[in-house]
Amino acid sequence: MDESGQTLRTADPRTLLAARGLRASHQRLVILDYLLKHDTHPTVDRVHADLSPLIPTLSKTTVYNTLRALVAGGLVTEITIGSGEARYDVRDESHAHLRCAGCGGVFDIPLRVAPEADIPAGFVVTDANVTLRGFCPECRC
Amino acid sequence: MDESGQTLRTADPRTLLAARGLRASHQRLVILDYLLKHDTHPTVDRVHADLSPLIPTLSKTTVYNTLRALVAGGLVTEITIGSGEARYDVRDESHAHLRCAGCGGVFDIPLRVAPEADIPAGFVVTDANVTLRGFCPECRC
DNA sequence: ATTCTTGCAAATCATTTGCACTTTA
DNA sequence: TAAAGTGCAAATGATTTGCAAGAAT
Repeated sequence: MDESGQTLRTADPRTLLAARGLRASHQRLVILDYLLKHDTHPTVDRVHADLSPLIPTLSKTTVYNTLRALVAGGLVTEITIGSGEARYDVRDESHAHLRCAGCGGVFDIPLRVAPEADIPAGFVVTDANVTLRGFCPECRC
Repeated sequence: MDESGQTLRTADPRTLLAARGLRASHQRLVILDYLLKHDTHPTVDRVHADLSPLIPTLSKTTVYNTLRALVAGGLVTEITIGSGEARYDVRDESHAHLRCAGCGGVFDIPLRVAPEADIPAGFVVTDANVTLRGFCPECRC
């Protein structure tokens, strides 16, 4: 839920950007809209490839810039499982990510219990990420 | 604990390597010994810089190769928090890592409860990693 | 009108690879 | 001595940066 009491996925991109002091450029609106509608942990390349048909001039630099801005604004989470490229996710209820050691795919795993870390005094936690490695049903032998 | 019932930190590097079918080259022994004695989540550069005085000819390629072998052998865990370089850890009791958004440091956070994910049928989990982001005591305002 | 965003090209940085040489078992 | 490890130099791949032109408030 964001400030308005709406869940991110159903909120209006324009409103979401405005609330974070981010200008609503055409590129940002399209990229944010794309992320809101796809929960596929896309990489920068994936976002760029999928949106190029809609915005033929879209540069990878802009995808990088926009995703950085969205992460800074708290709308999006960056996950970096193992080596390779970063993946991006609309900030959602807490869940874990499982990277398949076979196909490299990333899957959402619901979290039964929020990870309860014993935070030492003085530390402030702003964001948590649980990463699992293993095999998806197709890839285990 | 490894097979011998010893905790990794106190085990003999030579024995640990042999048990994984890894040859005990001088470089590997020194690198593994270093990791066993330091729980500082070193980067490849850190390992290389710290061990160059001991092995002046040590190449970064060998550090990469060795760490990859140790990870494959299950002796070491690779953690990739946010952007930047990978960090390496002797496999230990489960704990979380907190990356400080201020200084970039990585701190161990004990886990009170192991993260209990609701693993869907068919998935096999081989490794788990909990990453927290936030601020360390020095960096929060 | 001013400030922020875009996008190209070039730069950077971590990591990998090809390959001849050395070491380990 | 056969198989594996080392290390140099070059290649790769993701991400960042400099900067001039264009768009948003």
